[in-house]
Amino acid sequence: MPELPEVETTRQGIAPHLTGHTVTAVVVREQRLRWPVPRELEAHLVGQPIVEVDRRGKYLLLKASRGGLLVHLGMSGRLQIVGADTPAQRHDHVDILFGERCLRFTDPRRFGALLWSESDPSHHPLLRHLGPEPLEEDFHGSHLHQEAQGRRLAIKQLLMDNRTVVGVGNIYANEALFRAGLHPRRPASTLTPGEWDRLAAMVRTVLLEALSQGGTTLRDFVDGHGKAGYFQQSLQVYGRNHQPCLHCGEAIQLCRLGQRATYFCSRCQL
DNA sequence: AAATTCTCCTGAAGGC
DNA sequence: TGCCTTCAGGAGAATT
Repeated sequence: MPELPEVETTRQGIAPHLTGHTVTAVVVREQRLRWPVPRELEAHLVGQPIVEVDRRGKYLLLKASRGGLLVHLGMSGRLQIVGADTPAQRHDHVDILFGERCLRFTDPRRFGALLWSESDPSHHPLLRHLGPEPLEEDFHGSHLHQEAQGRRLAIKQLLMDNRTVVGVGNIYANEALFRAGLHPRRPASTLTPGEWDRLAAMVRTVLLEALSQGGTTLRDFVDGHGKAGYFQQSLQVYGRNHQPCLHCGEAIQLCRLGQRATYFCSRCQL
């Protein structure tokens, strides 16, 4: 399931194949994604070069000379570079062709999205309320502390809200909280500035570590070249229900927090 | 306003 | 072996 490191890995994988290249055709086989794929997508894109492949949170922004395409991979989405003559398989919903090369969007669960933006896609309404990028230098605990003022929400839920900070999905929220030694249910307003600093630092650490390993492959995530990620080998709590805590040996517990699987060590995380 | 619930979807995994 | 049920989850929309 693509989280920020997976999306960034994808961006880095596909960007060289798109930047400076002109779209020659677009094939939409299935337009029923999270939102319908715009019917005019081909008319908008064909003949235009992609000038930049950017990312904001988990959105990929394929900027053309005029306008641009927003892509979200949802739960099971994937973007791959394949040969233009590679036969489409089940769930291969959209192809964007660049001569002999093809950018192929595949998404079994169809939670993903492809949206057209007439102007700079960075200004799309969907991106307007997104919080800061956790991998940017200016992301600090003080921002989280500020967001937490007067909120009783569990810190894990605050962390996963993309208005607070982007790119922290369920897996990495679990991992960052474990590494910071903070209980997922702590009400946001009860953390000290020092604890927020610790958490912000661990969010960065976990995301950077995952990025360096090409993302987390839980089921079948692959990058722009079809290569799997390896971070799943580094997960310390996620998916480890009943297994011993790597720090103290206590059994890892599983609970539900806001409909999301939440793993934690009741001895290490306070 | 903040917090919670609902919704989209299908493959994987577990039970019998 | 095979059919059934349950679960997973990003994030906007709807509801409380």
